[in-house]
Amino acid sequence: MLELAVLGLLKEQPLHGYALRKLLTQRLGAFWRVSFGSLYPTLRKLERAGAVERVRDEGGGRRRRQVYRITAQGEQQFLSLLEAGDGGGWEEEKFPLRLAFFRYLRPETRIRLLERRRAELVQRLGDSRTSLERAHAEGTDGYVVALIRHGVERTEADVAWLDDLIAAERALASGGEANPHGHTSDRGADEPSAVPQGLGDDQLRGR
DNA sequence: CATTCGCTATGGGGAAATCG
DNA sequence: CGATTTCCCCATAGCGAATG
Repeated sequence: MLELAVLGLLKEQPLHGYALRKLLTQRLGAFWRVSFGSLYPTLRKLERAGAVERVRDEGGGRRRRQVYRITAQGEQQFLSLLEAGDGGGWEEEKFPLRLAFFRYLRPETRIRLLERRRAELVQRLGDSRTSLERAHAEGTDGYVVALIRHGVERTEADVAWLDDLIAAERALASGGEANPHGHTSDRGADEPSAVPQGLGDDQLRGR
């Protein structure tokens, strides 16, 4: 999943390892910390996969710097990683990362991903509520019950948050340019060139 | 049948090594 | 000397075997 973050930043501009890490920390540091020890292996992996290419930086730097640039193939990989359902259990950590690059997706795709995420949470909410009831019924330790209840409440809040995002996204989709495709034809509709505007600050802030 | 154990692959961090 | 890269060790997840 580091790959997604790296590709996302390189998509904006070619960077060398050191700068990449700085930017990574700056942009995603809130929920994601990256060290060189993981960054460089990732870059090498991406390079081997042809998603990224190395160019010499001829700037007047002190030392030859390896500048990494995303390739067309990398752009594709980025989008598919961004959209990928790959369902894995660690979706949990990947979602915030995805959201950080949401602006590269089309509104339909964003809505689809938000709704998928919402569905996951609703599913979990059901499970949590069930275990909360069971815990009550069985007279489970009060602290444990509190913990479970906290989980339920947090998930409820997350669902509400997603509802807001989805609503705002819908408003944007219908308000903005007319959507050429009435419905999403699920596969690979996103082109690198198609970089629609995301939600504005006023829509995302404070609510 | 359910649970625990043990092994392996993977990924990440810290720090040493390198180079202009 | 300081910026950049690479190396090495450790933690964790996943998976199959073993055990009660």
